[in-house]
Amino acid sequence: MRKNRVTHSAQLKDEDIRSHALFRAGTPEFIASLEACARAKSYEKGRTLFLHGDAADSFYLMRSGWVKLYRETVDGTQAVVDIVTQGHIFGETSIFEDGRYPYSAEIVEPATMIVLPIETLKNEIENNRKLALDMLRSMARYRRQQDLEIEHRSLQNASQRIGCFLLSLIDQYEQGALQIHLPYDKMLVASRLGMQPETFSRALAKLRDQTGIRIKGSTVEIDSASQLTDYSCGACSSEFPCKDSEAKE
Amino acid sequence: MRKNRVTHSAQLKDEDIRSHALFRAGTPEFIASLEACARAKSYEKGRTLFLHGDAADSFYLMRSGWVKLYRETVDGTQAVVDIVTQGHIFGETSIFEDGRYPYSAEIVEPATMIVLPIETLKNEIENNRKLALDMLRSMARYRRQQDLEIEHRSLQNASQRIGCFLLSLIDQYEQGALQIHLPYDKMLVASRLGMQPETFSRALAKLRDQTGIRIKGSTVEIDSASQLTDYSCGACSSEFPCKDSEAKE
DNA sequence: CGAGGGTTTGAAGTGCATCAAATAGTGTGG
DNA sequence: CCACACTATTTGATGCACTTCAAACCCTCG
Repeated sequence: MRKNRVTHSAQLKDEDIRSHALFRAGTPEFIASLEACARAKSYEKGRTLFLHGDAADSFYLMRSGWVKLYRETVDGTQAVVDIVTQGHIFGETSIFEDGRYPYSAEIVEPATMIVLPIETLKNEIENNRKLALDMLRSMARYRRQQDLEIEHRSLQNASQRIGCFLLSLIDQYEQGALQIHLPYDKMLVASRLGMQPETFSRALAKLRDQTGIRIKGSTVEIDSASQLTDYSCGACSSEFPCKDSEAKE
Repeated sequence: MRKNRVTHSAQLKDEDIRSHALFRAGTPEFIASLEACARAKSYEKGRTLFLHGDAADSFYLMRSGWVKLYRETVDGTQAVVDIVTQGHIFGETSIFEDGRYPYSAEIVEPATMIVLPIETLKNEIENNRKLALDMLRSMARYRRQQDLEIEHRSLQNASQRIGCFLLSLIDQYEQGALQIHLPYDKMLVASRLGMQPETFSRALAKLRDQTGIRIKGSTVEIDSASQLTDYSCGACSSEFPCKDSEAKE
C-alpha cells in the first residue's frame, strides 16, 4: 500500500521530511537545508549501512523495508538493539555519542530511506530551542521504551513477550477479529525479543494453546486484543497499550 | 568523609546545586530561583518519597545515602530501575512524562538530599537553549547506560554481572590491589542486578573461585581490575570502563 | 526437481528460581 | 557484656525455562 510512495519524486521526499514529528519545530531554513542535502536511496537485503563506532555523518529516515540495529560483544555474539521500519529515524543520536554510531545497522528487508546530514541537524538542535525540546521529548519516549524493555526481559516469559510483541503490531483502535502479519522472519522476531529461534517456535505454540489465537505461517489471527493482554500484560508495570509510537502527529 | 557536608548551611546547599553538571548552563536567575525554593532534607530508611504515577512537583539532588527507584507490575512483583546516591538527580524526567513520576522512590539507606521544584526546571529548559542541550546530553548518557543494561541482562550470566557491577565501583585510574565495599545490602545489590539473593550469593562465590578475588563480608579485595574485566567484559559490546558517571565536571 | 534456507521437533544440559533450612550478623533490652 | 529476636546470608534440594545440539520437515526459488 505504501509502494507507490517509493518514487524518486523530490516532492514526496520533502513531504516525508516535513511530516515527521522530529522536524515539526524546524525553521524553514533548516528544512530547506535538510531537503537540499537529502538523498532518497534504496538498499538490498544484507547490506550493512554502518558499523558500531563508525564516524557518523548521516542519519536515516525510513520510508519502507526493515533495518536491524545491533551491537557485537567482544567475544562475538550479536545483540539486537531494535528492528525499525517506515517512519523511524535512526543514527541521529550519534550527535551525543562523540559523533559515532552507537550501534551497527543492516538491511534485513529491502528498504528505501532518506539519508540526511548529521551536521545540519546538530546545528539546528544547538540553535533552535523548539527542536531541542522535540528531541528531548523523543529521547524521553525512547527512554520509556527501554525501561519497559528491561522490565519485559526480566519479568515476562518467552510466550508473554511474544504476546506483547504481537500487541504492538495491532492498531489499538481496531475492534474485533483481526489478522496480524509478522513483519519479518521468525528468526528476526526471535532475535528482536532476545530469544533463540527454537524457543520462539515453542513459545509461540504455547501462546496459541493458551490463548486460542490461530497461526498460519506468518499470519496470526486473534478475536480480540484481550486474548493477548490477559495473558501478557500482567507481568508489566504499564497498562496496554504500553507502546506509544514515534509516529507523525 | 563526606559527612561534614551534611550540615544545614545554605551556602553548602547552594554550592551543591551550582556544581552539578546539569545546572552548569543555568542562567543566574534560574540558579537563584532554584536556590530560593531548594530545601535540604534528611530521610529515614524505609521512607517512600513518591510512587510511580504520582503528580510530580519536585525533583531530587542527592547528597548522601541511597535511594531505590523501582516499578511494580500489575500482578505485584517489583522491578528495580536503579539505586542512586550522592550527586545523582532523579525525578526530573517527569517533565517529559505528563508531569508524573515514571517510577517509585524509596530510601534504602538514610539519605540527605536537596528537594527542588520541577516547574522552575521545566521553565528554564523551555527557555534556555544551553540547559536543554545539557539535558539532552544527560538523557543520551542515560540512554547509553540503559542500552548496556539490556545487553548485560541478556548476554552476561549472574557472576559476570556481579563482576561488572564491582568494576563500576572502582575508581578506574586506581592501580594495583584495592578494596571494594559493597555500598548497600547484598539483597539490594541482587535486586539492582535483577537476580534473587540466593543466586547472588552463589554467583559471587563462583566469581571468587574463578577470578581469585577475596571476599570478607561486604568487602571485596582484588589485585587488579583485569581479574574482573577478563572474566566479565567479554560478553559486552563496550570496553572497560563501560560506565561513565553522571559526575560533576 | 533439488538445494538451501527457515522452521519445527526431540533430547539433553545449564542456569536461575524457588522452597526449605541452617548459619551468621545485628541491634535490643536486660 | 550477654541473651534474645530478628534479619541477612548461605547452603541444599528440586523444578522450570530457556539454550544447545541434532535431525526432520517444509517451503521456496532457481
